[in-house]
Amino acid sequence: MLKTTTLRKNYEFGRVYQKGQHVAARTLVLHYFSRRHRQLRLGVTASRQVKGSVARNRAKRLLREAYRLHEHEIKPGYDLILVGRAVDPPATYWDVEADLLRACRRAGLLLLPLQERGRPSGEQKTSEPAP
RNA sequence: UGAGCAAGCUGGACAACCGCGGGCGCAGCGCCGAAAGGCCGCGCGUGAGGAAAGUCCGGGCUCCACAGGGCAAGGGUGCCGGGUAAUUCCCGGUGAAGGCGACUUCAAGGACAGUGCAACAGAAAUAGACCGCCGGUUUUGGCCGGCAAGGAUGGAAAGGUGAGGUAAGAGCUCACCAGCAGCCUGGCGACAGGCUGGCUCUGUAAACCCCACCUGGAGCAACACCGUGGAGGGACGUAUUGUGGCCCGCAAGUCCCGGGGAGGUGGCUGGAGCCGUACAGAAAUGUUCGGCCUGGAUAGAUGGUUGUCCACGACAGAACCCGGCUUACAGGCUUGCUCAGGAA
Repeated sequence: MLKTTTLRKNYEFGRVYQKGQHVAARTLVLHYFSRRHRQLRLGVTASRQVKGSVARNRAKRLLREAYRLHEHEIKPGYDLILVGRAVDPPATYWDVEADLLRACRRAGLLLLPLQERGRPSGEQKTSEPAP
């Protein structure tokens, strides 16, 4: 597998924000911009609402980890930016992973149609503390 | 045992799998490159804090400025001695205040340099007669004079307590205490103790202020180098090229100044360093010897999942580096001491 290449410069971020489209979920916002027949690139950041560097680092790490484990399922040829949002109970990895897959499916970025091949353990975790 | 005081330490543990930054090593000769080397791969070790935070002080470091002196401005700097690179920090002491005590707390120079303020209450706030006490007088209403003891107000009322004294009183006189001044003794000193003297002088300087002391400015986005490089200005015009018959001139050219936006490298971590040891010291701390190398990112590395355990995990993330201060913080541990009760 290729190593994840990251967006680095400010103009790269600005291009995705301005020219790209975005999809929001509860724990994150996905910005994406087609770059036609190149590899997938990722930028990770945290929203202004996330206070404190510890919380910001935590949000970005979860986003990076979720992306890392699902990079091979996403269509190549895009620049992606994942923005972590502030959530009142702190988000777990499973929340972030589920939101990431949901956002990618709504944006049409998944290679497979995602018909119930999502993680069964994730469903358990999210449905357990509801009552 | 309970309550408490002080000092210090710690800040989930273990395992498996999958990842990240940087370091060292290795081989492949897979990719890029003229090469040096880089990318990819594998392995080994390593990788956030006690506050990394607030940016409040003190320094190192870098650039700019700089004859000397004075003024201004700023400074919560302000008892004494020591420590330190330095401090407003630390240690020890003095004084004051609080606590039964262990101990804690402290903007702790100056109020005869000047100015201001002291609300309300109260008769009166550096100033006094409301009630009261005493004497005189009286037309029985009061009037005149003396008095700061008592009442009352207040944060503060003219040193305090007692005795003498007196018409009643008062440092008016005396004793002790407090304060003030001088001298002597002890101490490096802040001060402490003693003696003598005169006889009592309000508080507030975290009010202005005065005195002493300190202070050049900006900060790693400093700064240095490489690369990129659009205008514009000045000088030369000797040699070369173009225009031209030739000269001047113009343009190219050479040199200097200047310089808008992308970037990259260094600075960048070995340091007032950490651990142990011995010595000096009451302690902060210093010195000797030995050992160790322990983050360096740049959209910014320490993570994710699972399992087991327990006291069920607080505050919180390096961005040039140190020393301090302040603030936030779930719990846990150690040592010394005090008080109370009990037992022996």
